[in-house]
Amino acid sequence: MIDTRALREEQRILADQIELQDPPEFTTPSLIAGVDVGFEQGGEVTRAAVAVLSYPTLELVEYQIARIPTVMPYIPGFLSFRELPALLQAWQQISSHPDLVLVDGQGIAHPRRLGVASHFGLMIDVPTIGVAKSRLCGQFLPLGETLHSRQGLYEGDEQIGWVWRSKLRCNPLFISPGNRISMDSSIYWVEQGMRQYRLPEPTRWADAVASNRTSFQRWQRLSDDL
DNA sequence: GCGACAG
DNA sequence: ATCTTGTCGC
Repeated sequence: MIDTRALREEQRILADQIELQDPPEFTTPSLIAGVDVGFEQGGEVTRAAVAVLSYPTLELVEYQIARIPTVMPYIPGFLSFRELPALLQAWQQISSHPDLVLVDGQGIAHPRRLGVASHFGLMIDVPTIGVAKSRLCGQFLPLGETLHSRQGLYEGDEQIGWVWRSKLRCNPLFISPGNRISMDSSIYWVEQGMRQYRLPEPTRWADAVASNRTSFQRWQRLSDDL
């Protein structure tokens, strides 16, 4: 088993360093990255992917993969300790310099305000946004069925994120600032990364690469033929 | 004690 | 998260 007491304390210390303001120089990004992890060999190997897309064209311009033995189990509230080692290695392998990163998971919408997007953002010192497919904590009012309907995600009086219907008849996304970005900018830039699917393009590419989806394998083969 | 619980 | 067949709705 894992003793989570020390990890909780580490999370609290790191969470104090989170900045919920856009950097002064941050206007419009030219590169937006998506990061995600998948697992190989029955979970023994963690496979992290960074996918870098151009903005506003949203074309894949670079990707990197890191494969590392899985050490930590999945424990709700401690996901970053499981995924961070592989994510950081993949990040150091990229040659471009993204201005913004979309992370698969929560930002500050976390019991101690340190979801994987916030933790990763602190480590790399680049603005990050958490884009999660389900809720970890917080409450929200019933969401409208119309496209782009949104509700604030709250813990008491504190807003910790957004619940946002990115696509009709699909479950909403749970969006929260990771680090060095504001509450309003977090949902704005996720929207700028959208095409016609439930997830924004940087996240979709990162997922396809990390989990070695057939869509990525197809792209890889065509790319190799050139 | 019980239910909830990112990936 | 992963594995994996079927099914429903647009």
